[in-house]
Amino acid sequence: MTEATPADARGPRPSTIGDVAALAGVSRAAVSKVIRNAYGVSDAMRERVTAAIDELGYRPRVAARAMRGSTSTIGVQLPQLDNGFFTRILNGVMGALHDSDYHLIIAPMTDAVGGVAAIESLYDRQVDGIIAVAPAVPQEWLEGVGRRVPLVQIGQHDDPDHYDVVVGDDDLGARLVMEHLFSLGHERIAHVTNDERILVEAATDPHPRRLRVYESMMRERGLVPDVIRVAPPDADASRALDALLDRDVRPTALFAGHDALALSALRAAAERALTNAEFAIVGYDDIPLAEHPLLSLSTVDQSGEEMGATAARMLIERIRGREVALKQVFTPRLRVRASSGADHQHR
Amino acid sequence: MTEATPADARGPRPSTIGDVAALAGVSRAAVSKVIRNAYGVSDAMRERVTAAIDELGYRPRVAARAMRGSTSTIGVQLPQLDNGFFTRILNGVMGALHDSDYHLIIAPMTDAVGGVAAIESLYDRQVDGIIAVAPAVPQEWLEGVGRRVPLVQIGQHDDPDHYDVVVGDDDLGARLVMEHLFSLGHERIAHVTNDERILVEAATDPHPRRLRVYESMMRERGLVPDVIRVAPPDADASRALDALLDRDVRPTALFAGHDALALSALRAAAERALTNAEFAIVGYDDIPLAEHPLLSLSTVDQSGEEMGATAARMLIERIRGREVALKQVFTPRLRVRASSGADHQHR
DNA sequence: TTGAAAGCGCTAACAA
DNA sequence: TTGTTAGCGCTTTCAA
Repeated sequence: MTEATPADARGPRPSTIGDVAALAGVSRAAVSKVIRNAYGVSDAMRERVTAAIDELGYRPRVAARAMRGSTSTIGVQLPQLDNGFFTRILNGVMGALHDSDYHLIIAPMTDAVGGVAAIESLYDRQVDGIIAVAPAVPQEWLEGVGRRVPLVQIGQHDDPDHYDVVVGDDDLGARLVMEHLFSLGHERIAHVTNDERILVEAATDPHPRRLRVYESMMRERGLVPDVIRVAPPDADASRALDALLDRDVRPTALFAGHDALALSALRAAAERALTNAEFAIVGYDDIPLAEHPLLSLSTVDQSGEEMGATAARMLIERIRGREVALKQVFTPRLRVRASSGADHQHR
Repeated sequence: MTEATPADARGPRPSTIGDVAALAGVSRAAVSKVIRNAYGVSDAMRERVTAAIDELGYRPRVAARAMRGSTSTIGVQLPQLDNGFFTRILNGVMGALHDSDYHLIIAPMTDAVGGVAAIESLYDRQVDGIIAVAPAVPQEWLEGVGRRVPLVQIGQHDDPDHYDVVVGDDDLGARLVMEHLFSLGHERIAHVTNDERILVEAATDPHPRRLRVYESMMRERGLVPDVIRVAPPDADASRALDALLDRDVRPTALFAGHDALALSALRAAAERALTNAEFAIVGYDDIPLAEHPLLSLSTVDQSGEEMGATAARMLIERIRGREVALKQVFTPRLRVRASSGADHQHR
């Protein structure tokens, strides 16, 4: 009977750089140079070491490397994974990193205010750089992070000293939506947006910006703003939109703060068999599904992939040493589809 | 003028456990005990150390901890983030881990065959355990991983010795779909499924299983199977489904291997204004969007959240020492909606 | 209850 | 071109 301690029940101890060195009959430093493709290694040495690595199935531990320098890892903090806008961004990041030497890890937010925890988690893992996607965190706190590690933020309107910003022009985007709805003749236009509770930084968040444009453009025309606020759980959005459509006098159009809300609105409208003339809907983000002909959601394209790719490139520049903060503002484009089309039926 | 080297331009050196110890006037070991809530620390000591930690903004480095033991991290390998089924799984995992001490990191697959790279990336980071979601990797290779680190796989039908498996009963699921379509009177039923190129392990992959059930049930009734294969890029699916619907004699029903394909089919059908009597569609997975009234996709519910939560719980058991391999098979349920409803119109 | 000391796996200076 | 050596930040015996 073997005396299997828990330790070796879990298989043999993974081999280390020392094991490789011993097997190849060289020093550990030599092995290190080979695996890092460092300068000054003879072909013979490289071959022997490579053979030993293969034989042992050796893999360098990122943790040990982190102790001496870089992890070759970029961390992305993401608010939600089931939101098409954030996956567009992520796809952009992945594309830009594809032929770099960086690995990508994602830290998901576990709740609406988990941005700090997610970013700290990446920081604690000593990633070489962080991309923070729409983190609901105080700007000042983020400056602190940016002072310690290369950082790019996507989707908040701040003006930082120690990190870069990639953001859409939300004022313009909201204006495009409202002008579009006005041009269709709508006057009773409602706006659904995020509840204030999930706005840690109202000053920099895109949603209050869109709201402000909505309100001022309504007032400019002597119309009364009609704002519905929705807290995170999807059920809340459904309820709020059901209530909106069941009013005695309901709005004829809706500007939804983002496409997930717009999908809820489409559901509520569909269940009441409303036509798009009776109730037009425009969203924001242009999630991939928006163009599905059964949804055909009018929305504002924020070019998520390009935002992600740009952020990744900026981050790499920062990792390479750039110190000056950059800000890239993307110009949004309105995508008019059936949900607000001039001559379409909702369904 | 200060002599700012690149190093301190990046802010001061992050404080270490030694800095905390010095400030609190205790040993490093004492600090370590406090931050790990270890046994045998006086209240006075705890207070002094905590104060020092706060003052310095000290954060333990995961890498240094990893050198001596665990990272308190669970890694999830995910094939795609823009797929509702995988996000259901992930939400289940996150829910189950929510009040544990584990952090979660996600390694995304960068391409259809990136499963090995994603899992290796997690392994190299010394996560305490890995959840592999539908990884297209050889079973034998995965056994090797399972021997070295606690591992649970979701969504492949293998029978491993060194990791656990959570999977749906795909034979049953496919049978439910086919019986449903037969009961509606359909005979010309096509099946879209993944291209063989992305099947690294055809023996364990769910899609060939669904395909086999489809084929055998068709043949049992003397019908000719009609299989369309689609490679990863979405455009390929669109093209294939357009071609299918533009045939002189087109099928009257489609069993789509997963919901993303079903959405493509819905698009093609909508563009041709087909009713669901002319072309019924049933998918697989029950992505959250399937129940949207404008899509109303009939599909098979795999209980993604429960799968994820179960996998997370199994993994924690394994981390705690369980050695024997477990396999949990989930019973799928058919969700009949308008896309194949008996008395509904497609739109 | 607290501290001293060793060592985890790797890289970077430096020496040979 | 190769090897020796020191040390990154932490946890863990073990001793006091």
